[in-house]
Amino acid sequence: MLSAESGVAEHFTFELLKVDGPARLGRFHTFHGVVNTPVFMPVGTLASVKAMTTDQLRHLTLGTHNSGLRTPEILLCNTYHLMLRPGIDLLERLGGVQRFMGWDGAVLSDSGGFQVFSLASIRNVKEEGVEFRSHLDGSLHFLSPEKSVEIQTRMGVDIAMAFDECPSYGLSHADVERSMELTHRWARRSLAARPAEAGRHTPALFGIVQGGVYPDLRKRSVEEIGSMDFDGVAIGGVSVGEPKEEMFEVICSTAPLMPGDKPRYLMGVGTPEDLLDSVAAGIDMFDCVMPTRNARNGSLFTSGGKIAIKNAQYADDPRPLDGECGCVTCRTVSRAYLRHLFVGGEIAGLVYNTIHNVFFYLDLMAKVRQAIASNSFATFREACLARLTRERES
RNA sequence: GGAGAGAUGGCUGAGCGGUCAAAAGCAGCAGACUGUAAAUCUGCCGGGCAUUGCCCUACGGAGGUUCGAACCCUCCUCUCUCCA
Repeated sequence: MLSAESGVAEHFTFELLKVDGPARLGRFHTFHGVVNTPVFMPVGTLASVKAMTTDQLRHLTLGTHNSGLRTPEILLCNTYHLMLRPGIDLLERLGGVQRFMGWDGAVLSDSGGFQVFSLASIRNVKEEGVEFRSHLDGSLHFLSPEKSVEIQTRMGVDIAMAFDECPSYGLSHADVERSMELTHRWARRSLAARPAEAGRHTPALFGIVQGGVYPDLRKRSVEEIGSMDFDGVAIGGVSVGEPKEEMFEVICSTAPLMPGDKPRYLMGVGTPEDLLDSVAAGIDMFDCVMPTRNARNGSLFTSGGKIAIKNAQYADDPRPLDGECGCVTCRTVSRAYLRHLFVGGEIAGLVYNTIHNVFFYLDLMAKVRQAIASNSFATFREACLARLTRERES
């Protein structure tokens, strides 16, 4: 176990099991079980994967077909959102996020850094931290590296993210450099802020590489963050509006420079195609709002490409959404029914859609892992991409 | 039987002399969504051409006033409310 030597968070260990080209097969151990990588982490910002109960999340497929590979092993939640509602005191009193939501798997919390970016109109970034107004009631709050680590620790998560600044796309080299250096200073402060006492539930801590779309900055950032005593390293500041080619330039140039003995996490990405391409670049962890949000907006992922379930062509379509899919949705109802529910504004439609999309992502990653295990990832990826992107015939 | 109100594009419903092919919402048809202020947002939505633009058919029906009418007048048809 690699992290035994690096001596970071005592409950967190990462094992790199196998490589297939740059693609990596691994697993890490947390307070709440083992997580097999490459992994996709469904987003549950407010301690809830939207439109799903925790139990539905555990049972995305029927009966005995429920496999550990197709049940999420780790979820995301968000520091910023949870500190505003329901509040950290309450969350801590009720036993942390996991207990709160009845979830026994692992949880990774985002530090709130992304909200500094996405809620830019109501914040003020300083060296010390970020002062911002709640989007809920306008009240004034403050988040710093120390505060963020403290909150994430009190939430009881398995993996905490360092507090970073996510610069928006289009900023100058000088501005991104300034922002990146701030992120680096905040990274050191995040590490220093980790509770030292033994026996305390101390989350693993991941650092975040920034640097925008500038190769020299990315290189500097990954070297700097990679040399710090983090348990994992993430690429942040990506898919914030930049063209896809630029995003992959960043991923492909950064991933090989990330420490090989720690999990490599690409934040906020992406489409099924993005996941395949990023695994090929050596990424181990992903999270993205896309499967859940798109599900609620009627955009469903299938092995043959995307389906907009509200489209008239599905009104009379008796087939399952994806004939190859083993999720509850595909095993129990038709496209026609899903369209009917969605068009009618039925809540069950959102539930079925979300079950499917989350399952699709988890299933895709399970197949990715199998492919790497059998040294056939390149072939698998190509076959997958060809089907995902071809013209849909039916 | 009497008194009043009203009929507008698939529906609800604004407009009450020109800037009206006609607000808005709904329905319909598409599209977007990448560390979630999102069950959200955007576009199209009488027909036919077309580069701005043009032509046709349209505001219950038939006439009329006017340079010009969904808007004013007359009659007709139908609907609703109230009083007998």
